[in-house]
Amino acid sequence: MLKLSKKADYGLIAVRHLAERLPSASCSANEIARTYGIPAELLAKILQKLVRNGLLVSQHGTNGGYALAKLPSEITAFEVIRAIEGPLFITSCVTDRRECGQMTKCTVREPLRKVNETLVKALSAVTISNLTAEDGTGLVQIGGSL
Amino acid sequence: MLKLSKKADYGLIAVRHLAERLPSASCSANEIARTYGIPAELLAKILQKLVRNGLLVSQHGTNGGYALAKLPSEITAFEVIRAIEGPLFITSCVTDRRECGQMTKCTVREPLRKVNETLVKALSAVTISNLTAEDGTGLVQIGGSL
DNA sequence: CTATATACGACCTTTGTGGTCGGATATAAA
DNA sequence: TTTATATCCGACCACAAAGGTCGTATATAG
Repeated sequence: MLKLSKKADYGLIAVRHLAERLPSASCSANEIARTYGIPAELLAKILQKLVRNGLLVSQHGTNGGYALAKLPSEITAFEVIRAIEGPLFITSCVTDRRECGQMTKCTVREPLRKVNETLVKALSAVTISNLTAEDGTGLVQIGGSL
Repeated sequence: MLKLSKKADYGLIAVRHLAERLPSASCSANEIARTYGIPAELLAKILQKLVRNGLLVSQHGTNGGYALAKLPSEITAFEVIRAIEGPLFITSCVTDRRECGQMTKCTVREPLRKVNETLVKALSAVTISNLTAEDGTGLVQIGGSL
């Protein structure tokens, strides 16, 4: 129904949480999960994905945890969402380079691809620092790009 | 995974098909389904939803079928999608006026609401006449609104 | 009266999401 | 070196949603 998954929400919340613990004070998955009432094992898997995609760095062992790999202003909501949900396509008939078999003459696809680009740009304009309470500029930025 | 459902795709394809059969030459669900390889019963239910939402008009009996209720330039992709998929929310923790229980201090929500508005505006800028092969202005319009 | 068509609800199958579990590895501290 | 605390990673499961099917009622042109 064209909405973000809970996993993406959890990921954004966690990344924002880490952004407020700057600089690079690591934070365990359990700690974040407890703070927001998110299932710990599920959040852990999400954070591991973000590590694999280079958005977070992790530290094993006691006093270990996760930290941002870049500045909050250099991480976008789009990056987080794509790392968790995979490539972003608004049309259901296209998957990366996979054509939809049934309808060859699908003129609907191209205009929607443009809408998709708009969405990607809107999500890319939102940085993690825009998500923090101290920074309200994100709202203005997005509003201005309409 | 943040993509339109197949039903929404089917709906857009069907509406675009009807737009090319102007003016108000009705077209049966079976005929459209055969043309694009869409399951007939499924497409019928989709078109019935569009009728209920005032986007199409229907005619029972022999030589009956569906036709646009308005001009192609007066029907937007957003209207079609919303009629089929219901209210459009990009965040998973909000459903119309339903708050998400677990996390009260969810600062992630508000910036994403702005992204949601951007998406709605982009979809609203695409009219059905923009989807037809004869009209390429839709692409320019959307591109210009970026 | 019959063929064709919409209208609509029940149902089923498949897929995806959210969540859980178990075990392996790494590391700081006792 | 042992222990507690972490990340890591795959397998698994329950539940919901999506895609699709079926049966039946109703309307209408011929």
